Amino acid sequence: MDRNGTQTRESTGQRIESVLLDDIAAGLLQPGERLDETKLASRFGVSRTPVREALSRLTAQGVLVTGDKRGVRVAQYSREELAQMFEAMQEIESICARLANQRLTLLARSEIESAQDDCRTAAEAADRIAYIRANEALHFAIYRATDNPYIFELASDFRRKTGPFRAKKLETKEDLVASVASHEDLLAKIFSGDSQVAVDGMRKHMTESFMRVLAANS
Amino acid sequence: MDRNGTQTRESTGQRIESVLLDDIAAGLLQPGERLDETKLASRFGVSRTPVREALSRLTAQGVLVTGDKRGVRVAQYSREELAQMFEAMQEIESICARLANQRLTLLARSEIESAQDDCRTAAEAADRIAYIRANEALHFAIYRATDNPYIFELASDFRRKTGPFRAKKLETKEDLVASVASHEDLLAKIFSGDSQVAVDGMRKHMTESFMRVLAANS
DNA sequence: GAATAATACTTTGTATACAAAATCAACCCA
DNA sequence: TGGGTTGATTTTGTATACAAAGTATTATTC
Repeated sequence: MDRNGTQTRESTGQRIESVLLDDIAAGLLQPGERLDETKLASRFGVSRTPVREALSRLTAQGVLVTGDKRGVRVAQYSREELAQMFEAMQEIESICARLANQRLTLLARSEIESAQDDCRTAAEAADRIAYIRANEALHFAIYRATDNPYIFELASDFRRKTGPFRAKKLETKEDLVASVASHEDLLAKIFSGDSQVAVDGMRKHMTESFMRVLAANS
Repeated sequence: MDRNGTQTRESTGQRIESVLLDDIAAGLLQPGERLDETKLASRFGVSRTPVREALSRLTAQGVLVTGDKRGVRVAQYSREELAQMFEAMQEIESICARLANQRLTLLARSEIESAQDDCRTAAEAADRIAYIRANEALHFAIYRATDNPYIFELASDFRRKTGPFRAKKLETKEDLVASVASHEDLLAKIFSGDSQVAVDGMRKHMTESFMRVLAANS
Protein backbone atom coordinates (compact mmCIF):
# COMPACT_ATOMS: atom_id res chain seq x y z
CA MET A 1 0.00 0.00 0.00
CA ASP A 2 3.04 2.25 -0.09
CA ARG A 3 4.41 3.48 -3.38
CA ASN A 4 8.04 3.50 -2.33
CA GLY A 5 8.07 -0.01 -1.03
CA THR A 6 8.88 0.93 2.54
CA GLN A 7 6.35 0.26 5.21
CA THR A 8 3.85 3.07 5.39
CA ARG A 9 4.30 4.64 8.82
CA GLU A 10 2.15 7.68 8.28
CA SER A 11 -1.60 7.66 8.20
CA THR A 12 -3.69 8.98 5.36
CA GLY A 13 -4.47 12.06 7.39
CA GLN A 14 -0.79 12.86 7.85
CA ARG A 15 -0.12 12.28 4.18
CA ILE A 16 -2.85 14.72 3.21
CA GLU A 17 -1.54 17.23 5.72
CA SER A 18 1.93 17.29 4.22
CA VAL A 19 0.67 17.37 0.64
CA LEU A 20 -1.52 20.34 1.46
CA LEU A 21 1.32 22.08 3.27
CA ASP A 22 3.48 21.59 0.22
CA ASP A 23 0.81 22.93 -2.09
CA ILE A 24 0.46 26.03 0.03
CA ALA A 25 4.21 26.64 0.33
CA ALA A 26 4.58 26.28 -3.43
CA GLY A 27 1.79 28.78 -4.00
CA LEU A 28 -0.45 26.23 -5.69
CA LEU A 29 -3.06 27.11 -3.14
CA GLN A 30 -3.40 30.86 -2.96
CA PRO A 31 -3.95 32.80 0.26
CA GLY A 32 -7.67 33.17 0.87
CA GLU A 33 -8.53 30.16 -1.25
CA ARG A 34 -11.21 27.99 0.21
CA LEU A 35 -10.71 24.29 0.84
CA ASP A 36 -13.68 22.00 0.53
CA GLU A 37 -13.63 18.88 2.64
CA THR A 38 -15.70 16.83 0.24
CA LYS A 39 -13.69 17.88 -2.82
CA LEU A 40 -10.43 17.09 -1.08
CA ALA A 41 -11.82 13.76 0.05
CA SER A 42 -12.61 12.75 -3.51
CA ARG A 43 -9.32 14.20 -4.79
CA PHE A 44 -7.40 11.92 -2.43
CA GLY A 45 -9.89 9.11 -2.82
CA VAL A 46 -10.65 8.87 0.89
CA SER A 47 -13.48 9.76 3.20
CA ARG A 48 -13.92 13.12 4.85
CA THR A 49 -12.59 11.86 8.15
CA PRO A 50 -8.83 11.94 7.43
CA VAL A 51 -9.27 15.15 5.43
CA ARG A 52 -10.89 16.81 8.39
CA GLU A 53 -8.04 15.66 10.54
CA ALA A 54 -5.48 17.21 8.20
CA LEU A 55 -7.40 20.49 7.93
CA SER A 56 -7.84 20.62 11.66
CA ARG A 57 -4.13 20.25 12.27
CA LEU A 58 -3.18 22.76 9.62
CA THR A 59 -5.58 25.19 11.24
CA ALA A 60 -3.93 24.57 14.60
CA GLN A 61 -0.62 25.40 12.92
CA GLY A 62 -2.02 28.65 11.60
CA VAL A 63 -1.52 27.73 7.97
CA LEU A 64 -5.25 27.60 7.42
CA VAL A 65 -7.91 29.67 9.09
CA THR A 66 -11.56 28.96 9.71
CA GLY A 67 -13.01 31.97 8.02
CA ASP A 68 -15.80 34.09 9.44
CA LYS A 69 -17.85 32.75 6.59
CA ARG A 70 -18.09 29.16 5.53
CA GLY A 71 -15.22 26.71 5.35
CA VAL A 72 -11.52 26.84 6.01
CA ARG A 73 -9.23 28.97 3.90
CA VAL A 74 -5.55 29.42 3.29
CA ALA A 75 -4.40 32.08 5.73
CA GLN A 76 -4.38 35.54 4.23
CA TYR A 77 -3.00 38.68 5.74
CA SER A 78 -3.57 42.38 5.36
CA ARG A 79 -0.58 44.70 4.96
CA GLU A 80 -0.96 45.56 8.60
CA GLU A 81 -0.91 41.91 9.63
CA LEU A 82 1.96 41.23 7.27
CA ALA A 83 3.92 44.01 8.92
CA GLN A 84 3.30 42.58 12.38
CA MET A 85 4.23 39.16 11.17
CA PHE A 86 7.49 40.36 9.75
CA GLU A 87 8.25 42.29 12.86
CA ALA A 88 7.93 39.05 14.82
CA MET A 89 10.02 37.26 12.24
CA GLN A 90 12.68 39.92 12.42
CA GLU A 91 12.95 39.48 16.15
CA ILE A 92 13.27 35.74 15.85
CA GLU A 93 15.75 35.84 13.03
CA SER A 94 17.81 38.30 15.04
CA ILE A 95 17.94 35.85 17.89
CA CYS A 96 19.03 33.18 15.45
CA ALA A 97 21.76 35.44 14.09
CA ARG A 98 23.11 36.12 17.55
CA LEU A 99 23.07 32.51 18.68
CA ALA A 100 24.49 31.28 15.40
CA ASN A 101 27.25 33.84 15.71
CA GLN A 102 28.07 32.81 19.25
CA ARG A 103 27.92 29.08 18.70
CA LEU A 104 28.99 28.59 15.13
CA THR A 105 30.59 25.23 14.54
CA LEU A 106 32.63 24.41 11.47
CA LEU A 107 29.96 22.00 10.33
CA ALA A 108 27.21 24.58 10.66
CA ARG A 109 29.29 27.17 8.85
CA SER A 110 29.94 24.73 6.06
CA GLU A 111 26.24 23.98 5.69
CA ILE A 112 25.40 27.66 5.54
CA GLU A 113 28.06 28.37 2.94
CA SER A 114 27.01 25.41 0.88
CA ALA A 115 23.42 26.68 0.85
CA GLN A 116 24.65 30.10 -0.17
CA ASP A 117 26.54 28.51 -3.06
CA ASP A 118 23.32 26.88 -4.19
CA CYS A 119 21.58 30.24 -4.02
CA ARG A 120 24.28 31.81 -6.18
CA THR A 121 24.07 29.04 -8.75
CA ALA A 122 20.28 29.27 -8.94
CA ALA A 123 20.38 33.05 -9.20
CA GLU A 124 22.89 32.94 -12.05
CA ALA A 125 20.71 30.43 -13.83
CA ALA A 126 17.70 32.66 -13.10
CA ASP A 127 15.95 29.58 -11.77
CA ARG A 128 13.37 31.08 -9.48
CA ILE A 129 12.05 27.86 -7.98
CA ALA A 130 15.51 26.49 -7.27
CA TYR A 131 16.49 29.82 -5.78
CA ILE A 132 13.56 29.87 -3.40
CA ARG A 133 14.37 26.35 -2.28
CA ALA A 134 18.04 27.19 -1.75
CA ASN A 135 17.15 30.38 0.03
CA GLU A 136 14.90 28.48 2.41
CA ALA A 137 17.69 25.98 3.00
CA LEU A 138 20.08 28.80 3.78
CA HIS A 139 17.84 30.28 6.41
CA PHE A 140 17.12 26.86 7.86
CA ALA A 141 20.86 26.30 8.10
CA ILE A 142 21.18 29.50 10.10
CA TYR A 143 18.35 28.40 12.38
CA ARG A 144 20.04 25.06 12.86
CA ALA A 145 23.28 26.79 13.78
CA THR A 146 21.58 28.13 16.91
CA ASP A 147 21.86 24.56 18.17
CA ASN A 148 18.44 24.89 19.75
CA PRO A 149 15.73 22.74 18.17
CA TYR A 150 12.92 24.83 19.65
CA ILE A 151 14.23 28.04 18.21
CA PHE A 152 14.78 26.20 14.95
CA GLU A 153 11.17 25.07 14.93
CA LEU A 154 9.90 28.50 15.85
CA ALA A 155 11.76 30.20 13.07
CA SER A 156 10.82 27.49 10.60
CA ASP A 157 7.14 27.85 11.43
CA PHE A 158 7.25 31.54 10.68
CA ARG A 159 9.06 30.94 7.48
CA ARG A 160 6.33 28.53 6.42
CA LYS A 161 3.57 30.96 7.20
CA THR A 162 5.19 33.83 5.37
CA GLY A 163 6.35 31.67 2.48
CA PRO A 164 3.63 32.56 -0.02
CA PHE A 165 4.26 36.26 0.48
CA ARG A 166 7.99 36.19 0.32
CA ALA A 167 7.82 34.15 -2.86
CA LYS A 168 6.16 37.05 -4.64
CA LYS A 169 9.08 39.40 -4.28
CA LEU A 170 11.42 37.24 -6.34
CA GLU A 171 10.32 37.61 -9.91
CA THR A 172 13.22 38.73 -12.08
CA LYS A 173 16.84 37.60 -12.24
CA GLU A 174 17.84 40.97 -10.81
CA ASP A 175 15.75 40.23 -7.73
CA LEU A 176 17.60 36.97 -7.27
CA VAL A 177 21.04 38.49 -7.75
CA ALA A 178 20.23 41.31 -5.34
CA SER A 179 19.06 38.76 -2.80
CA VAL A 180 22.31 36.82 -3.11
CA ALA A 181 24.31 39.98 -2.54
CA SER A 182 22.24 40.79 0.51
CA HIS A 183 22.89 37.33 1.89
CA GLU A 184 26.60 37.64 1.20
CA ASP A 185 26.71 40.71 3.36
CA LEU A 186 24.59 39.06 6.05
CA LEU A 187 26.73 35.95 6.26
CA ALA A 188 29.91 37.96 6.64
CA LYS A 189 28.34 39.57 9.68
CA ILE A 190 27.13 36.31 11.14
CA PHE A 191 30.62 34.87 10.73
CA SER A 192 32.13 37.95 12.37
CA GLY A 193 33.48 37.97 15.90
CA ASP A 194 30.84 40.34 17.19
CA SER A 195 27.34 39.08 17.90
CA GLN A 196 25.93 42.61 17.90
CA VAL A 197 27.18 42.98 14.34
CA ALA A 198 25.38 39.74 13.48
CA VAL A 199 22.14 40.93 15.04
CA ASP A 200 22.27 44.30 13.32
CA GLY A 201 23.10 42.60 10.05
CA MET A 202 20.09 40.34 10.31
CA ARG A 203 17.84 43.24 11.26
CA LYS A 204 18.99 45.12 8.19
CA HIS A 205 18.55 42.08 5.97
CA MET A 206 15.03 41.43 7.24
CA THR A 207 14.04 45.06 6.86
CA GLU A 208 15.24 45.13 3.28
CA SER A 209 13.52 41.87 2.58
CA PHE A 210 10.30 43.03 4.14
CA MET A 211 10.27 46.25 2.16
CA ARG A 212 10.39 44.26 -1.04
CA VAL A 213 7.64 41.96 0.19
CA LEU A 214 5.39 44.87 1.09
CA ALA A 215 5.98 46.43 -2.31
CA ALA A 216 5.12 43.14 -4.02
CA ASN A 217 1.96 42.63 -1.94
CA SER A 218 0.40 46.03 -2.28
CA MET B 1 -26.11 25.01 26.28
CA ASP B 2 -23.70 27.81 27.07
CA ARG B 3 -22.95 28.73 30.62
CA ASN B 4 -22.56 32.45 30.00
CA GLY B 5 -25.79 32.83 28.15
CA THR B 6 -24.26 33.80 24.82
CA GLN B 7 -24.72 31.54 21.87
CA THR B 8 -22.23 28.70 21.88
CA ARG B 9 -19.88 29.34 19.00
CA GLU B 10 -17.40 26.60 19.71
CA SER B 11 -17.84 22.98 18.83
CA THR B 12 -17.49 20.10 21.25
CA GLY B 13 -14.07 19.36 19.82
CA GLN B 14 -12.85 22.87 20.54
CA ARG B 15 -14.32 22.77 24.01
CA ILE B 16 -12.47 19.56 24.78
CA GLU B 17 -9.28 21.02 23.35
CA SER B 18 -9.35 24.00 25.68
CA VAL B 19 -10.34 21.97 28.72
CA LEU B 20 -7.46 19.60 28.09
CA LEU B 21 -5.08 22.48 27.53
CA ASP B 22 -6.18 23.96 30.81
CA ASP B 23 -5.73 20.67 32.62
CA ILE B 24 -2.24 20.36 31.26
CA ALA B 25 -1.27 23.93 32.04
CA ALA B 26 -2.55 23.50 35.60
CA GLY B 27 -0.53 20.33 35.98
CA LEU B 28 -3.62 18.16 36.42
CA LEU B 29 -2.33 16.06 33.57
CA GLN B 30 1.27 15.14 34.20
CA PRO B 31 3.97 15.03 31.53
CA GLY B 32 4.19 11.58 30.07
CA GLU B 33 0.67 10.73 31.11
CA ARG B 34 -1.23 8.82 28.53
CA LEU B 35 -4.56 10.02 27.20
CA ASP B 36 -7.07 7.41 26.17
CA GLU B 37 -9.51 8.42 23.47
CA THR B 38 -12.27 6.19 24.71
CA LYS B 39 -11.90 7.25 28.33
CA LEU B 40 -11.93 10.92 27.39
CA ALA B 41 -14.96 10.34 25.20
CA SER B 42 -16.93 8.91 28.08
CA ARG B 43 -15.60 11.55 30.47
CA PHE B 44 -17.00 14.28 28.25
CA GLY B 45 -20.02 12.22 27.30
CA VAL B 46 -19.32 12.37 23.59
CA SER B 47 -18.08 10.03 20.89
CA ARG B 48 -14.45 9.52 20.00
CA THR B 49 -14.66 11.76 16.94
CA PRO B 50 -14.49 15.19 18.65
CA VAL B 51 -11.98 13.83 21.14
CA ARG B 52 -9.73 12.72 18.32
CA GLU B 53 -10.02 16.14 16.77
CA ALA B 54 -8.94 17.81 20.00
CA LEU B 55 -6.03 15.42 20.52
CA SER B 56 -4.96 15.86 16.94
CA ARG B 57 -4.82 19.62 17.26
CA LEU B 58 -3.04 19.51 20.58
CA THR B 59 -0.49 17.23 18.99
CA ALA B 60 -0.03 19.70 16.15
CA GLN B 61 0.60 22.37 18.79
CA GLY B 62 3.24 20.22 20.41
CA VAL B 63 1.42 19.98 23.72
CA LEU B 64 0.86 16.29 23.21
CA VAL B 65 3.06 13.81 21.42
CA THR B 66 2.21 10.58 19.72
CA GLY B 67 4.51 8.27 21.61
CA ASP B 68 6.64 5.65 19.95
CA LYS B 69 4.47 3.17 21.74
CA ARG B 70 0.74 3.27 21.98
CA GLY B 71 -1.42 6.35 22.37
CA VAL B 72 -0.80 10.05 22.74
CA ARG B 73 0.87 11.44 25.81
CA VAL B 74 1.44 14.78 27.44
CA ALA B 75 4.75 16.00 26.06
CA GLN B 76 7.65 15.17 28.30
CA TYR B 77 11.15 16.52 28.09
CA SER B 78 14.56 15.59 29.39
CA ARG B 79 16.54 18.11 31.40
CA GLU B 80 18.54 18.85 28.32
CA GLU B 81 15.41 19.51 26.28
CA LEU B 82 13.92 21.50 29.10
CA ALA B 83 17.00 23.70 29.16
CA GLN B 84 16.81 24.32 25.44
CA MET B 85 13.14 25.06 25.71
CA PHE B 86 13.66 27.59 28.44
CA GLU B 87 16.47 29.18 26.55
CA ALA B 88 14.07 29.74 23.67
CA MET B 89 11.45 30.98 26.05
CA GLN B 90 13.88 33.37 27.66
CA GLU B 91 14.69 34.89 24.31
CA ILE B 92 11.06 35.34 23.45
CA GLU B 93 10.10 36.74 26.80
CA SER B 94 12.97 39.17 26.53
CA ILE B 95 11.60 40.41 23.25
CA CYS B 96 8.23 40.82 24.89
CA ALA B 97 9.75 42.77 27.73
CA ARG B 98 11.49 45.13 25.36
CA LEU B 99 8.46 45.72 23.16
CA ALA B 100 6.14 46.04 26.13
CA ASN B 101 8.51 48.58 27.64
CA GLN B 102 8.69 50.58 24.43
CA ARG B 103 5.00 50.52 23.65
CA LEU B 104 3.28 50.37 26.99
CA THR B 105 -0.16 51.93 26.95
CA LEU B 106 -2.06 52.88 30.06
CA LEU B 107 -4.56 50.14 29.37
CA ALA B 108 -1.89 47.49 29.02
CA ARG B 109 -0.17 48.64 32.17
CA SER B 110 -3.44 48.51 34.05
CA GLU B 111 -4.07 44.95 32.87
CA ILE B 112 -0.62 43.88 33.94
CA GLU B 113 -0.97 45.45 37.36
CA SER B 114 -4.40 43.96 37.84
CA ALA B 115 -3.02 40.50 37.07
CA GLN B 116 -0.22 41.10 39.54
CA ASP B 117 -2.79 42.01 42.18
CA ASP B 118 -4.54 38.72 41.53
CA CYS B 119 -1.22 36.92 41.93
CA ARG B 120 -0.62 38.60 45.26
CA THR B 121 -4.10 37.74 46.52
CA ALA B 122 -3.74 34.10 45.50
CA ALA B 123 -0.28 33.86 47.02
CA GLU B 124 -1.48 35.26 50.33
CA ALA B 125 -4.35 32.78 50.32
CA ALA B 126 -1.83 30.05 49.41
CA ASP B 127 -4.20 29.06 46.62
CA ARG B 128 -1.87 27.28 44.25
CA ILE B 129 -4.28 26.76 41.38
CA ALA B 130 -5.52 30.35 41.49
CA TYR B 131 -1.94 31.57 41.64
CA ILE B 132 -0.94 29.61 38.58
CA ARG B 133 -3.93 30.96 36.69
CA ALA B 134 -3.16 34.55 37.73
CA ASN B 135 0.50 34.11 36.93
CA GLU B 136 -0.38 32.90 33.45
CA ALA B 137 -2.66 35.88 33.03
CA LEU B 138 0.13 38.22 34.08
CA HIS B 139 2.52 36.90 31.50
CA PHE B 140 -0.17 36.92 28.85
CA ALA B 141 -0.81 40.57 29.69
CA ILE B 142 2.86 41.31 29.11
CA TYR B 143 2.72 39.49 25.79
CA ARG B 144 -0.33 41.46 24.83
CA ALA B 145 1.44 44.70 25.66
CA THR B 146 3.82 44.04 22.77
CA ASP B 147 0.89 44.98 20.58
CA ASN B 148 1.89 42.26 18.16
CA PRO B 149 -0.53 39.32 17.95
CA TYR B 150 2.06 37.03 16.40
CA ILE B 151 4.55 37.57 19.16
CA PHE B 152 1.72 37.14 21.61
CA GLU B 153 0.82 33.82 20.06
CA LEU B 154 4.40 32.68 19.95
CA ALA B 155 5.00 33.41 23.57
CA SER B 156 1.67 31.91 24.56
CA ASP B 157 2.49 28.70 22.73
CA PHE B 158 5.70 28.30 24.65
CA ARG B 159 3.99 29.02 27.90
CA ARG B 160 1.49 26.29 27.13
CA LYS B 161 4.17 23.77 26.33
CA THR B 162 6.21 24.49 29.42
CA GLY B 163 3.16 24.80 31.67
CA PRO B 164 3.33 21.37 33.31
CA PHE B 165 6.97 21.89 34.26
CA ARG B 166 6.58 25.35 35.62
CA ALA B 167 3.62 24.18 37.67
CA LYS B 168 5.84 21.81 39.63
CA LYS B 169 8.01 24.54 41.05
CA LEU B 170 5.13 26.16 42.92
CA GLU B 171 4.32 23.87 45.80
CA THR B 172 4.48 25.79 49.04
CA LYS B 173 3.17 29.21 50.03
CA GLU B 174 6.76 30.41 50.25
CA ASP B 175 7.21 29.52 46.58
CA LEU B 176 4.21 31.64 45.69
CA VAL B 177 5.30 34.61 47.77
CA ALA B 178 8.79 34.46 46.32
CA SER B 179 7.32 34.39 42.84
CA VAL B 180 5.23 37.46 43.56
CA ALA B 181 8.28 39.33 44.78
CA SER B 182 10.20 38.33 41.68
CA HIS B 183 7.38 39.67 39.53
CA GLU B 184 7.24 42.88 41.48
CA ASP B 185 10.84 43.51 40.62
CA LEU B 186 10.30 42.52 37.00
CA LEU B 187 7.34 44.81 36.49
CA ALA B 188 9.19 47.79 37.89
CA LYS B 189 11.82 47.22 35.24
CA ILE B 190 9.30 46.77 32.45
CA PHE B 191 7.63 50.01 33.49
CA SER B 192 10.99 51.79 33.58
CA GLY B 193 12.13 54.22 30.94
CA ASP B 194 14.92 52.02 29.67
CA SER B 195 14.15 49.05 27.47
CA GLN B 196 17.54 47.49 28.17
CA VAL B 197 16.65 47.45 31.84
CA ALA B 198 13.41 45.69 30.94
CA VAL B 199 15.22 43.08 28.86
CA ASP B 200 17.80 42.42 31.54
CA GLY B 201 15.07 42.22 34.15
CA MET B 202 13.19 39.63 32.17
CA ARG B 203 16.35 37.63 31.53
CA LYS B 204 17.03 37.57 35.24
CA HIS B 205 13.46 36.62 36.04
CA MET B 206 13.47 33.79 33.52
CA THR B 207 16.81 32.50 34.71
CA GLU B 208 15.62 32.42 38.32
CA SER B 209 12.40 30.80 37.29
CA PHE B 210 14.19 28.22 35.22
CA MET B 211 16.56 27.33 38.01
CA ARG B 212 13.63 26.52 40.23
CA VAL B 213 12.01 24.48 37.47
CA LEU B 214 15.15 22.47 36.90
CA ALA B 215 15.45 21.81 40.60
CA ALA B 216 11.84 20.65 40.74
CA ASN B 217 12.20 18.42 37.69
CA SER B 218 15.38 16.61 38.58
C1' DG C 1 10.46 -23.98 33.51
C1' DA C 2 11.39 -21.25 29.36
C1' DA C 3 10.51 -20.03 24.77
C1' DT C 4 7.60 -19.56 21.02
C1' DA C 5 3.27 -19.69 18.78
C1' DA C 6 -1.49 -18.78 18.71
C1' DT C 7 -5.41 -16.38 20.18
C1' DA C 8 -7.94 -12.82 22.30
C1' DC C 9 -8.30 -8.13 23.37
C1' DT C 10 -7.06 -3.21 22.93
C1' DT C 11 -6.37 0.57 20.31
C1' DT C 12 -6.18 3.24 16.26
C1' DG C 13 -7.66 4.76 11.74
C1' DT C 14 -11.19 5.24 8.25
C1' DA C 15 -15.78 5.05 6.35
C1' DT C 16 -20.53 5.88 6.37
C1' DA C 17 -24.66 7.83 8.17
C1' DC C 18 -27.23 11.25 10.19
C1' DA C 19 -28.49 15.62 12.38
C1' DA C 20 -28.00 20.46 12.93
C1' DA C 21 -26.62 24.80 11.24
C1' DA C 22 -25.75 28.02 7.78
C1' DT C 23 -26.13 29.83 3.07
C1' DC C 24 -28.56 30.43 -1.04
C1' DA C 25 -32.64 31.02 -3.80
C1' DA C 26 -37.09 31.63 -4.89
C1' DC C 27 -41.10 33.64 -3.75
C1' DC C 28 -44.54 36.50 -1.73
C1' DC C 29 -46.30 40.57 0.06
C1' DA C 30 -46.06 45.33 0.83
C1' DT D 1 -38.93 47.04 -6.73
C1' DG D 2 -37.36 45.96 -2.28
C1' DG D 3 -37.37 43.59 1.93
C1' DG D 4 -38.11 39.81 4.33
C1' DT D 5 -39.54 34.94 4.86
C1' DT D 6 -39.71 30.22 3.82
C1' DG D 7 -37.89 26.22 1.70
C1' DA D 8 -34.05 23.71 -0.41
C1' DT D 9 -29.24 22.65 -0.56
C1' DT D 10 -24.78 22.64 0.96
C1' DT D 11 -21.72 22.15 4.70
C1' DT D 12 -20.21 21.07 9.10
C1' DG D 13 -20.11 18.36 13.29
C1' DT D 14 -20.85 14.07 15.71
C1' DA D 15 -21.93 9.24 16.21
C1' DT D 16 -21.51 4.58 15.14
C1' DA D 17 -19.53 0.76 12.80
C1' DC D 18 -15.90 -1.73 11.04
C1' DA D 19 -11.28 -3.14 9.71
C1' DA D 20 -6.41 -3.32 10.48
C1' DA D 21 -2.51 -3.28 13.42
C1' DG D 22 -0.67 -3.85 17.84
C1' DT D 23 -0.16 -5.77 22.51
C1' DA D 24 -0.88 -8.93 26.02
C1' DT D 25 -1.96 -13.38 27.48
C1' DT D 26 -2.41 -18.01 27.37
C1' DA D 27 -1.20 -22.41 25.89
C1' DT D 28 1.71 -25.76 24.13
C1' DT D 29 5.97 -27.89 23.22
C1' DC D 30 10.68 -28.79 24.10
